[in-house]
This record gives sequence, C-alpha cells and structure tokens, in this order.
Amino acid sequence: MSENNQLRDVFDAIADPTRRRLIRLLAEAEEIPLHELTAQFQMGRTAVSKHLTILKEAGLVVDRKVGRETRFRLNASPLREIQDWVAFYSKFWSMNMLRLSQLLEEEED
Amino acid sequence: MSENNQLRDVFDAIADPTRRRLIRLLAEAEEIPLHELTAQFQMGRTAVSKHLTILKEAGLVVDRKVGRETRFRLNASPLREIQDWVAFYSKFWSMNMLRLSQLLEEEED
DNA sequence: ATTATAAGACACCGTTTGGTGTCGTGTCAA
DNA sequence: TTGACACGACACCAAACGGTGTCTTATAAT
Repeated sequence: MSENNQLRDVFDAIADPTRRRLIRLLAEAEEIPLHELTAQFQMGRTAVSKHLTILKEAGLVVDRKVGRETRFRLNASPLREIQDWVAFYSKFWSMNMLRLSQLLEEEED
Repeated sequence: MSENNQLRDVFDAIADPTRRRLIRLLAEAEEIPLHELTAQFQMGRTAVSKHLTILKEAGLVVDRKVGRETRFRLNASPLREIQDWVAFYSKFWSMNMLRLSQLLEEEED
C-alpha cells in the first residue's frame, strides 16, 4: 500500500521555510509549473527546483511534464508521520495544563 | 504568557534524528543529566551537549545545574506549532479529491 | 588532600546545505 | 525558421552542520 520509497526524511524535508512555503502554495492550487512557483520567491529557478527535488524525495510532491513546463502537485500523506509523531507528545502539554489547573484549584482552597 | 524567545525554528530543531531521540528519552523521565543522556548514544558528550543546546534554543528543553551535573527536562509545548501546522494539511489526506475541491471553494469565501 | 567525575568552552574538520551562474536542449510562438 | 521560453544538468561557492579532541574548572568521593 503506502509506498515506502522515501529517500528523504520527511522531518528533514519540512525543516526549511522555503519548502514549507512551497507546500503551502501547492496546497492552494491543483498543479503549478516551476516557473510560476519560482516567481513567488526571490531566489533563482535552480534553487527552487532543488527544494522541489527534496520534497519529491520525501514523497511530498509529484511532478509531471506538460509541454515545456514541469508541473508540481502536492501529496500530503507523508505528513501523517509528522502528525503521529507530534500526537504522542501532545499529552505532555495537555498534561501540564491539567496539572496547572489542579494546582490553581488547590490554591483556591 | 507563552514566551516567544525562540532563537531556533522548532521545525529545524526536530529535523535531526538524534534530537528526536533526545526528546523521546526526556519524555520518559522527569529529568536526566547530560552524562546519562550521553550514555544512550554512540557519539561523544560534546556532540550530545550541542544537540541539547539547539533544543534549548527552540524552547523544547530546560536545563538546571544540580551539583556537578546539568539535568535536562522536556518542555513539549513548542511542539504545538508543529501540530497546528500539520493539522492544516491533514484535510488533504483525510478527504477524497472531490470533497477537497469543495473545501477549497468554501475557503475562497 | 588527592583523585575521579561532570561539564563548559573552544579549536578544529569533513560533509552537507542552500544558494549562484552557465550551458545545452526541447518546445511553443511569430 | 527564427527566437523566446522552460527546464535539466552541471560546476561552483560560502556558510552551517554534526561530529571530534583538548583544556579547564567545579564538585564529589576516598
């Protein structure tokens, strides 16, 4: 089922702000060609292309050639790993909240 | 309230596997001194200490000197940012494409 | 008092990262 | 058919990263 062809750690892929912005842009449209994505950044086409390659290696992006342009599409599902990971720790801050409210209640007495 | 003294991007801090393992170790115990953490890894003390510094810069870890040892404690709350971020994209895999396009149309308003 | 332990501070080093510029090629338009 | 455009594939570079080793100091143990 879920292909584990990830050459690149998803945590690593989303670490860079530029790549997170790329993910966001691709979330807002179906399919965007490289030159159009590049227009959203100050850096050159080569740099953006490299970032997209990294996202592709993490399975977060799929590309497809149409005429002379390469169009990119988002595949969010690898982000599940992030969600699972962070979900485990969510109890640690909700627990703190619980303890805090308990402490506050105790001090009320 | 929540101090925004983060010198370091949380996404960056959790990108490294060693640092994620440190977070895990600290989640399983209240407080662990550096030398004890170091014993869990193959790398030297200096390297582990550097990773802990990065976690500290991201607000994910708090340290405290007790005698000659430095003990570390987890502060999971900055991970909320990760959870919020990934929660936005969860709709992209939890829905089929038809409903996704509906959602996107709704969000246009 | 002496010795062993814990850790900070620092210099150092190879590799990776994130950017650049350029060249060559396929594709669309005039 | 000529030119502009989109892109891949390099080569290149400075800075950051992830590790090392060494020196020093504070603390604990014998």
